[in-house]
Amino acid sequence: MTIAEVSKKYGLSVDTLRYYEKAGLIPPVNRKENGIRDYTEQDCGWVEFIKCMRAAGLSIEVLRQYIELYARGNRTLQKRKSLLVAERDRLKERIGQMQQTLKRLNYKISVYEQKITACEKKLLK
Amino acid sequence: MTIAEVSKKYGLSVDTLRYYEKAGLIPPVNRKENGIRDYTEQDCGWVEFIKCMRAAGLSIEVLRQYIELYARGNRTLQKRKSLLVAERDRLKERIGQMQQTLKRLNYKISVYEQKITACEKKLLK
DNA sequence: GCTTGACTTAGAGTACACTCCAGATATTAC
DNA sequence: GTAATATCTGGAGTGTACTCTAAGTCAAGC
Repeated sequence: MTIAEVSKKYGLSVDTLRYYEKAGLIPPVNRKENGIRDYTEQDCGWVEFIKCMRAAGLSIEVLRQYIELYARGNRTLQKRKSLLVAERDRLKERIGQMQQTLKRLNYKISVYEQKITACEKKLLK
Repeated sequence: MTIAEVSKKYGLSVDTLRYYEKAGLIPPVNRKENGIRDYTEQDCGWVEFIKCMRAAGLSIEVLRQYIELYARGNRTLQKRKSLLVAERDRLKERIGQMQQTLKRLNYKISVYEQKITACEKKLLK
């Protein structure tokens, strides 16, 4: 799979795909003899994983660390798990906060609806 | 209330408080004769609101627009509501995505737990 | 009266995450 | 064979949201 195809498939720019690889968010991508990237299924899996984690707000740095640990093999299992647990907890926290804010926005919107209805009635009088 | 007190109360730096005001995220703060900010209860309310919205990921620009509409008074009620509805929908979307990712992380962590247990057993053999 | 410390401003600097550019090379279409 | 298109690299540029600096003002304590 070419970089353009992967770009289209996941909705990430080719620049971003190269950036992620260079930054170590994705293990080095398979190349053809001429040096051109040829993404395997596994490469695509990593792209999808990183896209998902980035969308949830995990930082470039923490994902880079995770891939680094992954590259160091089985003896980093515990460390990788700890990293994921820490990020999971942070994510949970953020979601909780955002749900509070969602409620608040919903309430605010309902208040606006009442105000707008009140204003319309005034105009009809 | 001085800027230092508000900073402490809401956990925002004094720089950030001044930045928010300058950027129009908060209506101009009350001043003493000598030009020093003297936050009223209402000013604090705005700070708290903006802090909450920022934490949920609403952009500086959209909050600036909201405050601008607010400053223009009653005839912007409908526009303000539309803005809040749009942001509420975006927030909902983000929360949904993050909840998916939370599930995925939890699953990944459980897989790590299994792998780690398996590794320990091997070592004990 | 003078130092200390909190406040003021405008504007420069920083961190993060891309995004774009220039110049080179390679493949495809005609 | 040559023009167009896609890829490559290193490195510069951009947008967002702060964060810091410099230079100045003011009130309180010694």
